[in-house]
Amino acid sequence: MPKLQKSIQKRDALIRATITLVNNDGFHAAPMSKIAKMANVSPATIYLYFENKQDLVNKTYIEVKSTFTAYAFKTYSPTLSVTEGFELIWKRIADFKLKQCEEAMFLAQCDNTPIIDEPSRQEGIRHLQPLLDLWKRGKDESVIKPISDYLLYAYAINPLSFLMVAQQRGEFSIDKTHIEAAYQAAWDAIKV
Amino acid sequence: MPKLQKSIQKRDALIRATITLVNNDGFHAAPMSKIAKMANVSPATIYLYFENKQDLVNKTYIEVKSTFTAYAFKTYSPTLSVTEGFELIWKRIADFKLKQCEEAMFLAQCDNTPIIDEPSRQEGIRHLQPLLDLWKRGKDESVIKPISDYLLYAYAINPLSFLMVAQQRGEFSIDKTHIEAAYQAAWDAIKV
DNA sequence: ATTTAAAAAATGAATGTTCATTCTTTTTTA
DNA sequence: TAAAAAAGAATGAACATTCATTTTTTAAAT
Repeated sequence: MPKLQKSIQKRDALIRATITLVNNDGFHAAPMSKIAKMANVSPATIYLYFENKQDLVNKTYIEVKSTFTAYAFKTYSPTLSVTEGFELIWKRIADFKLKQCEEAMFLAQCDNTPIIDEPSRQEGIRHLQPLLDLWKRGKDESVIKPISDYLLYAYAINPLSFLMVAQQRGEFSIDKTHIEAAYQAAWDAIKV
Repeated sequence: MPKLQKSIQKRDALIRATITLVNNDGFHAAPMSKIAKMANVSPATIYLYFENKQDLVNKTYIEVKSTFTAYAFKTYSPTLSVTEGFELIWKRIADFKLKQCEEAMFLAQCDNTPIIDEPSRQEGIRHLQPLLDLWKRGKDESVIKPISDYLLYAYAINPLSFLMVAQQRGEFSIDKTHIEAAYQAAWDAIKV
């Protein structure tokens, strides 16, 4: 266990290296030695900051997810109308996924594989509460379809992950028009 | 290279074992020895059927993707109207993703990680052509929004993967009502 | 301010294990 | 009975993690 002494930067470098290597090579081809090298650190040093490889990946996931949700809800306030609030959050999320694509790719990989353990996954989900609250309000006001939050997420938010992954692979390039069209499709899918 | 002599069943068992183990443990924790054991085969035998581990996973991916698309387009005919054709294909896809969840989970994992190599991924995409043709027709007839096929896929088809993964993890259980609602959301998202 | 020694942080080089793949032998098929 | 298929054991590389030292930091004493 590390005393919180000196270097938050070293921890940060490790987290960043993990993101990059897992994105490019996959968990199975991202050895601790390579992560250490990319972070300019000895392999042994990793174990001063994290218990083991699983812990490193779990913590990376939670940290990235927090950054993501913090960004998504930064300018949101529950005093906004449901329609305005949704557009605001949706656009922040789109922004994050398309600009911080390293982080977003990492999340997509974690969310579709068993590399993260269950408790860490649960913790990640908890951060989305403000969006769920907004949806509840939307359903109460009959502005949003009365369907499960999973369906709402699948249709309103998750498509952005698919687009981001495609863009990242160079199959597709997203411009301002696409964003507007995507927003429209998201809203059409969930509005009453 | 295997002579096509005796056992297609042994090859099949290997493919199935790969799907199950990669689903449950991830590529990184699915060693050849475990795959062999689950398929009731010696590790050395794998190499009579596949060049190496990468080849095994690539071939598994292509095989599952083919099964998936064959199922999706089974009852489709280009003589149907765009609306009917889309509903038909969409429902077949939903059916596949929710009933053959092992296969669908495997595809979701491959589509969001770098475990499959680029040529195999490309080959997987090619199988979707009938759906792209339908969408082209839909756009020409102004029945479907004039937006990129990637956007259409992201909003009309991909959400099913998200729902399937959530269901598979036991977070959410999909019933007939959900399917109808999901179909409606998909159509609302892409129809003009 | 400078010195000093104890504690913390960091390191490179082991360690022991696990794994993909190959080798040699045995079994099955034609 | 020869060729193909399959097997189990062997091989060597790669890996996660630990170990034994060295370097850096902290702060108490001068």
